[in-house]
Amino acid sequence: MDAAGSMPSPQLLEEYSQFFRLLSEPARLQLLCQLRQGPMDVASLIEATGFSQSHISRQLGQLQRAGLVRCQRDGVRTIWSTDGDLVADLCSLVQQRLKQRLQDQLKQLQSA
Amino acid sequence: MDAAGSMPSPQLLEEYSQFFRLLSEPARLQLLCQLRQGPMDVASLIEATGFSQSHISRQLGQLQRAGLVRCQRDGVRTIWSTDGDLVADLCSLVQQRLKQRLQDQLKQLQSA
DNA sequence: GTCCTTTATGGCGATAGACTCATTGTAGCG
DNA sequence: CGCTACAATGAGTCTATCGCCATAAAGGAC
Repeated sequence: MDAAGSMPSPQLLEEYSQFFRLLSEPARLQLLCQLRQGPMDVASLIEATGFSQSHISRQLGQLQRAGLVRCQRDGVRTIWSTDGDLVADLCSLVQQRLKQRLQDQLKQLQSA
Repeated sequence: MDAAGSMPSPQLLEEYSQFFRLLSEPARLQLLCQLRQGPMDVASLIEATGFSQSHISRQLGQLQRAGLVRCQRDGVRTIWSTDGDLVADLCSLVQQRLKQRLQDQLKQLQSA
């Protein structure tokens, strides 16, 4: 077993980074978290986030192209939704890391 | 049980996105993957990636501030290393998603 | 000390992408 | 048809950051 794994191809690296780039914007992350609470229309997202209508529409468009959100028209409204635990899982892993890092820094200060 | 989880605070969202932003650059991701093969000095990283010396130095600096890489001076050389499976785990999750998405698209084409 | 090698950093142009305003498109109601 | 409400898009500004060049800093050899 090679614990280090193998080197991903340039194409794969590019896809990884494109995906992570989607999550690198607080606005998009917030929209994703908001939609995880349940499907919402744009007006509700404006209410919940305070972002402008056009901004939300653009960010949702990007997330949709990546398959992270879906939309379904209800008359004149557009109901957006998300499913799957991928983003939550990713955030959970990162959170563990952040927590551990703070704990380490705390330990350093205490032992100093 | 609330399957949707709770809404992260703005500060936490900001930290998440900052972390993902680090991984949103192919160069940094490549450096991380390269270092997972084992500790290397900058010259070896130049050789392996083709990036300029200053570029590598800057990206490593960012990764270091986030605690994703460490460095250790060996005389005039600087040996960089990384540990932990966080990045590999994150990439693995994303890879599963990418694969599943392609499979779904393939299925759509076949059934059409 | 002077040199050489290796790495880090300041400065700068170019580029990507967020964000806004205004406009266009789309669906319902009279 | 016009009118209203909602969502998507074109055009533009602005900020952040990539990536390069040149230079500085740090460590060894002499």
